Amino acid sequence: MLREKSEAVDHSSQQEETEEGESAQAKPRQQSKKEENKIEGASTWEAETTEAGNEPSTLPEHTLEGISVEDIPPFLSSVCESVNSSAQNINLSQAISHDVNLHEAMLLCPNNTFRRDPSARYAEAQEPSLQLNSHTNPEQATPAMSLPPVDNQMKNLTSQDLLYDLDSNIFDGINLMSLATGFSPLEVSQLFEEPDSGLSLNSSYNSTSLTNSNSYCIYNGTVGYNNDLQSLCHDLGAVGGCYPEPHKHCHMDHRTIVGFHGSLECQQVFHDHTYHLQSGVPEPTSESFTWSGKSQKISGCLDNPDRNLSRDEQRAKALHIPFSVDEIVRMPVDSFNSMLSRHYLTDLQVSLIRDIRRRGKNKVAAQNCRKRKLDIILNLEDDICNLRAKKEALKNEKTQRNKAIGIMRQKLHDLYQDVFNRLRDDQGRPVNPSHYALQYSHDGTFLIVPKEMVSQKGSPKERRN
DNA sequence: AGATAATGTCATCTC
DNA sequence: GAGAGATGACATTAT
Repeated sequence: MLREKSEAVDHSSQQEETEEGESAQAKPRQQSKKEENKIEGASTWEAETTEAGNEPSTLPEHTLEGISVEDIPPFLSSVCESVNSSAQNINLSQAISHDVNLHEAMLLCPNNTFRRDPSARYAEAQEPSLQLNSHTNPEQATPAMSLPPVDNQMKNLTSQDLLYDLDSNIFDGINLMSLATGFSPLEVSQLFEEPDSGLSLNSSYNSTSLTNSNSYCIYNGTVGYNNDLQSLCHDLGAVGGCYPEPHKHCHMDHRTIVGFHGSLECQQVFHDHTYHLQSGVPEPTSESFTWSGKSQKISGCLDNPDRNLSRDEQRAKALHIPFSVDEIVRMPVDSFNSMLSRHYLTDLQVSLIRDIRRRGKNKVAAQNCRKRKLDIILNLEDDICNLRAKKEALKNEKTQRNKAIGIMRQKLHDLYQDVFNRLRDDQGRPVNPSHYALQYSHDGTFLIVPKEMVSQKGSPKERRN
């Protein structure tokens, strides 16, 4: 994993170099800094390891008690080499814990983003979209008039579901309102881009919540409080053909039909209207109506319907924008443009609508972005934990190897002493180990060589050079 | 009342 | 070139 990580970083930086030649040239400082980090990391690690251990790296290359490794008996040499080579195989320089900053991690490890439970992450990332797109996914259309039970199925409903399922009563209401406002039912239904909205003249408007006085209703896509249906129509005849958006009422009506047959007061409405509010204004989000301890907000809402509106909703209302903020944001660009072209709108209105759309899109994007960033941070924290554990394991391994080297060194020393204790010169006197050294040749013979000669010949390393 | 988290918005960049 | 998405930075609001 450690290796993977550093390789990933290296690979990414290589990619930067190859794919972004210009930017690579433009960012020499950044790259050199990365390399500095690597080098720094390596030196730090090595310094740490040598500090902690008994200088193992110097043992194989230099003489032990006056005997070089190449000079010791083959069986000991092989033991020492095995200890040494295994220590080298650890490749401690690869175990450097890079100082990876978050920005680099986000840039260099894009795949990391979804490393932590990708499915959940995907679901998370889609969460805002789910809220907002709950009306727009055409793939989930269900047969007309099939009203799913509630809640769970409701979440899967799309706008077309809702429309298909819509009781024709609602569109009857639209017809009535359209007649009253001068808008044709066709225009209204076009807003949904429904080829056949299933309009029925037999429907009755009062089957919906709109007929309930003192109930929450949706105005310009927001949750508001209306004392009467009349309040919905107070802007008739405004510029842009503004009237209280029958189609939005349809949304609400349908939801009411599907999930809220009973009392409508303070019920959760399945719109995501979490737009910013002016200071001190409670948000009319669904949470506002469901979370405990938020009843004050509800009562606040009851007092002042307009205060429930987000800024954009208030602006939209002020300019008599004939669409809901929700729609403006969620609508595909083609529908959006055709919608704009179908309605006579002032420049100010068009400008506001585009602003509303931009802000709405960006709000969702910001939410997704923050979730991704959070994921990256969590993944990096995981990496830190794993690397720390790995570092600890390597430390322990190193300690064990140092102990083994110490034991070998002691054995070699004892053997050396034993050999010299048995050696006698021509006069039968013991050979002084401080003046002589044992030197083995490749054919298995050994010589007792004065140490001056050994030093003249130089250490094996020097001889190689 | 101040600290911190959460959220919205804008500017800018990239695709 | 327009639009959408991503993201840093900042402001505002909530806790």
